[in-house]
Amino acid sequence: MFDIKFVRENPDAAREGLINKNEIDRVDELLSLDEKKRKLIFETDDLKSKKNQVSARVGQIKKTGGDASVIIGETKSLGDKIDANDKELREVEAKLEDILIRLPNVPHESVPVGKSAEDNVETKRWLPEGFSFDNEFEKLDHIQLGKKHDILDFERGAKISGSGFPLYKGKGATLERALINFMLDTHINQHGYSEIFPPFLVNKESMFGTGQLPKMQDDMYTIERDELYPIPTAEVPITNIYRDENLTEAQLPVKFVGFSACFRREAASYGKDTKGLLRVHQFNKVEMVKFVKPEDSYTELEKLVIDAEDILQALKVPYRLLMLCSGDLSFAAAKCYDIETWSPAENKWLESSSCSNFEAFQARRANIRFRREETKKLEFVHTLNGSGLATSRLMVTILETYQTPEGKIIVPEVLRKYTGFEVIG
RNA sequence: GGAGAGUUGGCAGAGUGGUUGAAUGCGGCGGUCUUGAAAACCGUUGAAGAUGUAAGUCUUCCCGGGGUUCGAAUCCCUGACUCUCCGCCA
Repeated sequence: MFDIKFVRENPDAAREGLINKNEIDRVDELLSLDEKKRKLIFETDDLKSKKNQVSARVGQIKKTGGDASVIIGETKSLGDKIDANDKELREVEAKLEDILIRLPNVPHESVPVGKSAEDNVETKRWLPEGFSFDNEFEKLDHIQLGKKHDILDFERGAKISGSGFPLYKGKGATLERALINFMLDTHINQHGYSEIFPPFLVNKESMFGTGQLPKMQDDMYTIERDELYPIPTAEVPITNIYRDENLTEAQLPVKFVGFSACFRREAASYGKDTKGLLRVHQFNKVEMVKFVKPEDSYTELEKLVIDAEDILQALKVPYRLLMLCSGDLSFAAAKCYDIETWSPAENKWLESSSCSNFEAFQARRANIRFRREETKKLEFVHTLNGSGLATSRLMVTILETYQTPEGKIIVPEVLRKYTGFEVIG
């Protein structure tokens, strides 16, 4: 959420941020509502103060048995004015709030200005030893491989639930589980994260806190009867762990990692990448979440990306790093790196991770603060999160890059102690 | 699903419709004492907002929302959540 004080003090910076994020500039509207609001508060507080004084006198008069009827009339007329002012104030605040909660975060100064995904900047490319973009033999895609070895069954997944709900079978299911466990163990034991196993259904306050509500309503599944939402990412429950709480400075940074299934309606992308695992309604993801001091958040973002990269380097799969341009940033993010892994059969990069710094945007919505020792004051923390990583597209990359000319699939070395087998097929 | 109890400051826990932002204890912070620490003692200790250069002043907040009243943490209605017992159940 936008801080109205920031807008008040830096209207031009707020305006520029919105424009660079392809948003409508509503800064003037905000400023005039804000001014109106403050004027009303000033007047109403004064009236309330007067009324409180008179009421106190009523108490004193009644104690001594006097007649207070005259000044009781005074409090009534003050009360009427206060009610009218309060009503107007609530309306102005509602309008202001309605705009504020729908405004996206502003990009960090280091983010390249751009309109769409085409303006994203590739900042790094990592290829395993001996890798070549020219396939030495015709690569089967993950759907063909899944069928050949009976490890992925999209038809039956569709029968059970609908399209976009993949069914993993046999060694495919084991490989999926191995991948999840390998990623969790790495982050816990080597990168210093504490493990969380979160609820998969959350309430609307949690969805608001991380910024999914109100703007992303159409992308989420909803369980209306119970007012719950299946999570689109573990970011939601994990970030909301500290909603409405105050942390101590000594606690920071807090680093959590958790596995969850992720549920997405993908309402705006029907007909796009519908093949197999490329875009699904349910997938598995290991998510890293950090709560840090504001001055540390950008170095923590770089570390977060490295933590995700470590997984890919251990798996020995080709990937590249993109710095998203302003226009491609998600609603809540101030800066974001995407990690894309290579699909030799599709001959393209697949987004497997997204690592973002939200600065105080989510903390302000979710009211997550810490007390700074030096000043003794409460400040909003900065929150970050990154996929470490999503298994679905990573699985595509693994299956396709680890296939042999005979169509077998070699299990990446680091996963073997988790799978108990070295080859599929 | 049935029955009951509860929700107050960082935590525990009082609270008579009228100096209650809220007793008390613990914790935190500052100090005395001590070589240092502990103990003891003394003091201090919520948040948000408006206004002001500042000191300060004012407003709001005792789970949420409505109501009664000149005045509500306290009375009434309503919602949410938590806990206990019974039933059902992985």
